Amino acid sequence: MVATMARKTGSHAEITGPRIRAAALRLFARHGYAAVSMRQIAGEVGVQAGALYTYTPDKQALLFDLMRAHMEHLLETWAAERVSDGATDATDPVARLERFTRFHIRYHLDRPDEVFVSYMELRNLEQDNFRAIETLRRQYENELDDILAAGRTEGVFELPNTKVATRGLIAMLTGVSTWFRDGGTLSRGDVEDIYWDMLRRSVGVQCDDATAPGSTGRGAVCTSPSAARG
Amino acid sequence: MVATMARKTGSHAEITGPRIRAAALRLFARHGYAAVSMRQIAGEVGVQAGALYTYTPDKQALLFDLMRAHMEHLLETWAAERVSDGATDATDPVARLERFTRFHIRYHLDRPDEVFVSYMELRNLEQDNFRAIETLRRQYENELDDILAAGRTEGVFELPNTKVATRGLIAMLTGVSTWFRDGGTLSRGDVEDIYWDMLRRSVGVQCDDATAPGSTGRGAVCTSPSAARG
DNA sequence: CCTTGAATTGAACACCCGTTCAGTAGATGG
DNA sequence: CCATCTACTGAACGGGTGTTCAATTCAAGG
Repeated sequence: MVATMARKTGSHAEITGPRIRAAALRLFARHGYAAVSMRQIAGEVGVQAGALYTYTPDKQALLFDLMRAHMEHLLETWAAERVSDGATDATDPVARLERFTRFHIRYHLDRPDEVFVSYMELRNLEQDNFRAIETLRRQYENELDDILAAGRTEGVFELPNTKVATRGLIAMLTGVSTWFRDGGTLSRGDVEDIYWDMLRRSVGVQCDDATAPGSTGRGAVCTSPSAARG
Repeated sequence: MVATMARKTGSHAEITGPRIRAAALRLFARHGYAAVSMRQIAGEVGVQAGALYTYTPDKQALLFDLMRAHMEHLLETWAAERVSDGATDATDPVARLERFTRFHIRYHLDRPDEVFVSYMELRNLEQDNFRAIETLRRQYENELDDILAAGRTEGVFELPNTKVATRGLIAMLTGVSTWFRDGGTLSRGDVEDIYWDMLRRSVGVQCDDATAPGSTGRGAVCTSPSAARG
């Protein structure tokens, strides 16, 4: 209705909504969707249970919205990252793969709760919601599969099966968030280096000394992560 | 109604006990520990909820026993597998690693429910129970870590960090059970071959043509899994 | 000022939870 | 044939569940 936006009677709508989502995310991650009650979520926000229904039609929608938001943000963030600077990167499969690897680790370590919920609570989604999340997940997997397929076509990667490799590698990378904690002996950069080293090798990319005779100039530039040895 | 009231009683203890555990495992895997009620489990078995308490002190113990049984059986089965025939295998890290890889995949594909419950329901364990399972899990991880460490000491594996590699590789291997289904294009053997190929490369073991000049005779014997290409 | 209307309360609804336990059915040992 | 034992029933307990809704609160618009 007409001109002036922000017709805020009442007041806390723009605050309470996000706070509910944040509390739900935290609690779902810690205790699991089924084990968390609407009253617990409300209590965390400092509101009665009935108030939650101003912001979500029901508990299931609350879970689904959190998971969809996470998957969509993941896809958007990667879409932005993959095209940011570097026209060379866009065509070199090794560089693309390294970029994906480091992006995935960084993104997932920054959002442990979202990650945890998004792959632990799949079975608590109703059928339609499950299918929607699965579609988004498949889209993300295809991003990696495309890189692997391109690299194999160019003869840079050696892979018996890119679909299986995609699933295996994503499982490996996502697993980081189950054990990594800030403040340990390894920094996030160390972890990125270690995983990239393993992942690189797993698809058949050698460490390439560009000055060596017979260098194809296509291998990975390998730094030795001395701090990460162990 | 009179006939149904006459319930079979007597010495069905040895039947009902395992049936309860089987039903609980199935339901926990499908819907999650918190989402499954004792009445559902009882219904699956065909008894009243109260009857479950002849076989378990409470719901938590039911979950814990399932998880502990799974972890202990995993360790026992691997302990038997690792020493079965082949004194050469016991000293060759590549052979040991291949054996572990194929064992892990096979074992986990055979027990999807146990696997699912054992790593999805960790957060529903009470503190003491959690610690007990964590100990068993760490024991299993150490089995792989030992192999990797031995291989690196012998100069066969190239790894920046065996602890991180262990976690990464186990996450990759365990992930198989989230997507593999019998009756697809890939057989279990195909999957074993593909994963072994990737895993082998990831720790720096080359495919070794024993007849080639400069062969160390220590690389992996690589069969090309033609059926598994894709 | 008064009206408006969104944000929130608090009680209620119908149902489900894990667990306990007195009572019972039925096979078994004497 | 009876006493015993054990697996099991069925009802009950206190409390928690997701969700609804009339009533209330209270900042802002006119």
